Order: sequence, then C-alpha cells, then structure tokens
Amino acid sequence: MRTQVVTIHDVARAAGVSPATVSRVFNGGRVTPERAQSVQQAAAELGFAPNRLARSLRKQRSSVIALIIPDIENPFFTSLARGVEDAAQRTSLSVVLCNSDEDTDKERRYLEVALGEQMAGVIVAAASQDDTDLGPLIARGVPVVAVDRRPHDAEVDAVRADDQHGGEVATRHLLQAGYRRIACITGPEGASTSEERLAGYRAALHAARSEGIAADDAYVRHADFRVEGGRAAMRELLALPEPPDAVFVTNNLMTIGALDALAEAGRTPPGVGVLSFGDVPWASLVRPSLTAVELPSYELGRAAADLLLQRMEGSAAPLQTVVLRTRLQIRESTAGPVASD
Amino acid sequence: MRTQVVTIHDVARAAGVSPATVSRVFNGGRVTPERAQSVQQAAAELGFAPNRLARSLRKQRSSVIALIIPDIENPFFTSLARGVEDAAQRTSLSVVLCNSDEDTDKERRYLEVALGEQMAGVIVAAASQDDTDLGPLIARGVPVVAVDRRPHDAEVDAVRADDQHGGEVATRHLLQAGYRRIACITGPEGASTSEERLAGYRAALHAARSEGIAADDAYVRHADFRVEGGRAAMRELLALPEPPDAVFVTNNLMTIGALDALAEAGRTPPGVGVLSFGDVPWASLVRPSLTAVELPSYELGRAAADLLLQRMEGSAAPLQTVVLRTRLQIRESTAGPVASD
DNA sequence: TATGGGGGTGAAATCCTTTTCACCAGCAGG
DNA sequence: CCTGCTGGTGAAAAGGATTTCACCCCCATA
Repeated sequence: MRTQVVTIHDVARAAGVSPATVSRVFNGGRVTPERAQSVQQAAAELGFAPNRLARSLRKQRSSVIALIIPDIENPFFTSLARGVEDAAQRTSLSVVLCNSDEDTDKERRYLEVALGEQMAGVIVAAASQDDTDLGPLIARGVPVVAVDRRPHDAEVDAVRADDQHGGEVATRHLLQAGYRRIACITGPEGASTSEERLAGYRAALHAARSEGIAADDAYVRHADFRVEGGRAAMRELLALPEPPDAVFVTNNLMTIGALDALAEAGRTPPGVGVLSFGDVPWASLVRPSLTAVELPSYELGRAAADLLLQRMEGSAAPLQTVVLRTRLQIRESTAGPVASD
Repeated sequence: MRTQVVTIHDVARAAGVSPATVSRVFNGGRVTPERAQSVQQAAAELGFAPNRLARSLRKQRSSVIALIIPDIENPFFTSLARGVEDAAQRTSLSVVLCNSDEDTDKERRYLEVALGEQMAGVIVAAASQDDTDLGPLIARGVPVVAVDRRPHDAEVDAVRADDQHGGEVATRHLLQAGYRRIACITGPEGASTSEERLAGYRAALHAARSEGIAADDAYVRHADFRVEGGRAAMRELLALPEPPDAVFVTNNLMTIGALDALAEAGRTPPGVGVLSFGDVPWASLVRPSLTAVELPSYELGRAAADLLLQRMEGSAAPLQTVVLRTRLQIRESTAGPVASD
C-alpha cells in the first residue's frame, strides 16, 4: 500500500530534530531561528506537504468551510458564492461549494459530510424551511450561518434580504403603473424567500383593495424557482379566462421562463407588465429592459462569510440576523398597460 | 476541549462488542446478524456519525472528489459541474467545487487542498496550460482528469471538445455568409481552448486567402473569457480605421460583452455578424437570435466523471483523451452583411 | 551560592477509525 | 479421534499530525 510520500517524521529526521519541533516551525511555536531554518530547508528539499486530515483530526477542526446552495446554475447563487470566497480569501480558509439542487436528501448528505469532515464552518442557503436539519452541526459547536433562506426553527445567525418589503414595493409599483390584474409566480412552498416575497405581494394588493383590486389568490402560482417552472406557470396564467395584465415573478430564472411564455403567446412587456425579484442575468441583452428588485447577491455572501468568520474566532455575541436592503430598479418592462396596449 | 460527540467506542460499549466489530458492521465485514442488529440499534440510539477524517486518514483516501473550475459565474462551467455531480451521484462520492477564478495561485491552493485532504480524485479545468502543476497529485497516485482545458505536459486523462474544428467550421460559416473582414476575440494566451479555437479561425481564413481574405492577425484580440474583456475587445475592433464586418467570439461571456459594445455603437447583428463559441446563457431572450457553436457542457462533465470513476476503480487502461463533438447552430445573427447593411 | 523563572526541546499521548493478526469454536473429512 | 478449515471476534497497530508534560539549560535575582 502506498503511503504518505513524506511526513513530519521524515523532515524531523532530516533536520535532526523531533517531530514536535517540526510541527512548531509550521504552526508558530517557539523555536530557535537556526533550527527553524534547517527544518524549513529540509521540508523544502523533501517536498513536504502536511497531511491535512491528520492535522484536522487532531485539531478537531479542518480549515475548509462549506457553502451549500440550492442551485448552482442560478447566477444569483454563484454571485453569492463569489462574495463568500472573497471574504474567506483573506484568511487561510478554503471554501468548497456543495450544490443541493433544491433536494433535501442531497442537502442532508452534504450536511453529513460537513459534520463528518469536521469542517470549520458552514454557510447554507437551505433547500427547505422545515426539512433542513442543522441540529447536529450546532450541537457539535460548528458555526453555521443561514444565508438568503431562513430555516424555520433558526438557532443560527442569518443573513438575508428584505424579501417581504421588496415584494411589497414591487407590487405597489405595478399598481401605480396602472396594472390591475397582477399575478405572482413564486417559488416552492417551504422556501422562506418564496413565502415572504409572496407575503409582500399580498400585502400590497390588500392595501389597494379599496380601489377594486382583487386580493384573493386567483393569480398566484407556486413554481420551482427554475426556468421551466416559470414558463409553465406563465402559460397557465395566460390560459385563464381573464389573464393577468402584469406579473410579479419572485426570482430571476422563473422570469426568464415567463418571458419565454409571453413571447410564445405573442405578448411583450410592458403590454403585460413584468417585474422580476432579482436581476436577470446579463439583463443588458434583454429588450425591453426589465424592471427588477435588485438583490445584493454578492454582499449577502460577503456578509454571511464575515459573520461566520467572527463566530469562528469565538465571538459569543447573541445570535443575529442581518437584513440587507433591496432596491427597485425601474426600467421599461413596467411602463404601464396603456403605453402599448 | 469539546470532543467527538459519539465514537465507535461508545457504540461498541453500548452494544457489548469491540470497536472492530462496529467498524465491520458499517463496512460490510462478516458479522453475525444478531450482533449487527444490536450494533445498528446502538448506533442509531446514540446518533453515531462516523468521523470521516479518521476514516480517510486510515484508508489513505477520502470519499470526496474535487472539481476545480476557472469561473463559477460562467454557466458553461456550472452546467459542466452538474454533469459531474450527476455522474458522481450514483456512487457514494461527494463532489466539492473549487473556483480558481482563472488565477493560478488560487488554483494551486486548491490543488494543495485536494492533495492534503487525500481526495479520492480530481477533475480540473486548468486555469493555465503551463502553470497548472498536477505533478504532486499524480505522483501520489490520485486519479486526475483534465476537462475542457488541456494542461500542457498532460500525463492525465482528458475530456474536451473539438475546439479547433469547431472554430474552423464557425469561421467558414461566416465566410460563406458573405462576411469579409472577420475578427476573432479569443481568450487568454495559455488556455488551450483559447488557442485552439483561434487556430481553427486562422485555418479557415488561410484556406480562403485565394478569395482575397486577409489572413494576418490584424483582427485578432486576446481577452479574458469574461464579459468585460469581450466588451473592451469589441470596442477596440470597432475603433479600427476599417472595422470588421463580423466577429467570432470564442466564449459565451465575451460574446455578451461584444454584443453590448456593438449596441453601444449602434450596430446590430447580422449587419455585423456575431458568432459565439458556446451558447450564450438564456439565449432565448436575445434578439436577434445568436448563431453559436454548441458546446456539450453537461456531457463534458459527465464524461470526465465517468473516466475518473473508472480510474478510481483501478482501471489501468492507457491514458485517454475523449473529444466530444460540437455542432454549429445557425441562427439570425450571421444572416449575412447585405441583409441589413 | 542557591533559587526562581522562562524559553526551548523531545517523548509520548491523543484524535478516531480501519485493518492486521492471533485466536477460538465448530464442523467436515480422513 | 485427530487435522484442517472457515467464520467470527477482539486486541493492538497503524495512519500523520498536534499538544501536553516533564525536563534541561541558562540567566537574573536574592
């Protein structure tokens, strides 16, 4: 059986010291300069690379953190991932990405890996509010930060956007633009973002009921946060006897699907108003340009990582939830029904 | 100091057997059924989760594989990642993603992590042809597969697309469509995909030199495979005394930048022909629709993972390179200069 | 000249699991 | 009745690092 090419013992022997001293050289213990020197040299000559497993096993903590996201093909999450990476960059930590694919089973497996590999920390955008069990990690004392999505019985720090408020502002904007039959395509039940953006929509419609706006859920559809789901939901809405004249779509990918379905039916914004929660990727290419609730994806990742790092450094501050502001960016797709109807 | 919540010893004690037996229960050794039963039960009651570090340390091999990609924000690579995951899915392996950000330093760090964590295998889309050093991994006997990009002194299995051929077909198509001053925006020098797609372009132009097509590199620009780089390169080309009438862009993101720059200059395809190597994400929203060399991103990941799994099972077949076919998908953006000039 | 203290060092314990090895019991065949 | 297997088991080693602990040396202070 093949074994570790060169271990700390080999270095120790080559440098004429004990393994303990070699370890101290690499971990900032007190060693006389000339000894340190010769250890460094021996290590370099032998091409010594420390066995991180052994190190982590002993230290009860590895030096990688896990970022678990539900959809790696969604630019929102990849941008968030960049934020996490950039924050971790300044430390010696490595970030590994795990794609749960909105699947609680896969997610559970990754959480087990994170636990079993003694990862130093975990940032998770939960696939589900209820089925995501962070208990074992927390029990083990592993720092955990929830990002974007909030697990239900959250005994963890969290970083998220003001989803409900954003949904409300978005819907209000559609009303002000003159749309009257406003639909909402939202994500799966059980995802907090899904629910809260929808709650914002409902609140705005409810507030406008005196103007004869219906606030029942006839125009609400739950889909899957993906392109296909958005397309299917939009088709359904267009097939109604009295189709909506605007749609608030609660994520970027579903907006793409919805736009497809609209094009297919020969309708285009702003004749039918379209408003996306979260910028559509490479929005510059989309004509007409899209009104969207801008989601600070990168900053969410960044903030989550900062919080995690604080905890890893031992901060015992009470649990906190950081809420980042969204901003409505008004463009052509919600110019109002009269403009082109 | 906090220690592992429950170890194999605790389970052993609870079940009245030795640790060795517990291990055998979980690893398919021979154990009498009733003993196995009581071990299972004890483990469940105590909430035993094996320490994967200790296991990997002893086995000299962990059960995760690393996928190192140069740009997590490029949908091509995320789709490739999905392919890898789906293939790994059927085994007990977990995939962790590492984003090297086209930065050989970051990449080196991740390669060190893969080595130090004794990962079971590595799939890498190299940030550079020359500076990516897979030597240590190979020396350690870790299976490695290069995907998409080919490291230069490749002592590894590889899976890639027929880049040169695709580039040639693409350029020929532009010529046939009637374009005469065809530019090429390609990626960084040192990336094999960059070079080979460019080589295809050159070959096609060279073959057409009898028709008075210039085959010097006056219209060639190297950029960074990102949106910004594509935009800048296109601006430069448009500022030439005699700007090109078509452009072959060697990746999807740079195409987006190029389209932006064109729009900014008031030009649109197919007046200026635009052909992308690799589908632009959510191409359905782009008007006019884009001619592209379709790159089987998902299948590349899938094939790479399959190859890696074979090696991990001990296949001693000679090194192989799998080349997947690309396909030119003709759409509106290369309809020809006369059509709208 | 003693005493105390601090810095540097190595032996050995530790982290948790897998795996080797020795052993035992039970059974089949000579 | 003895030999030879085979299947099941536990003790102990192995895997490679970190860290505790005891120790030694040297210098400063009483």
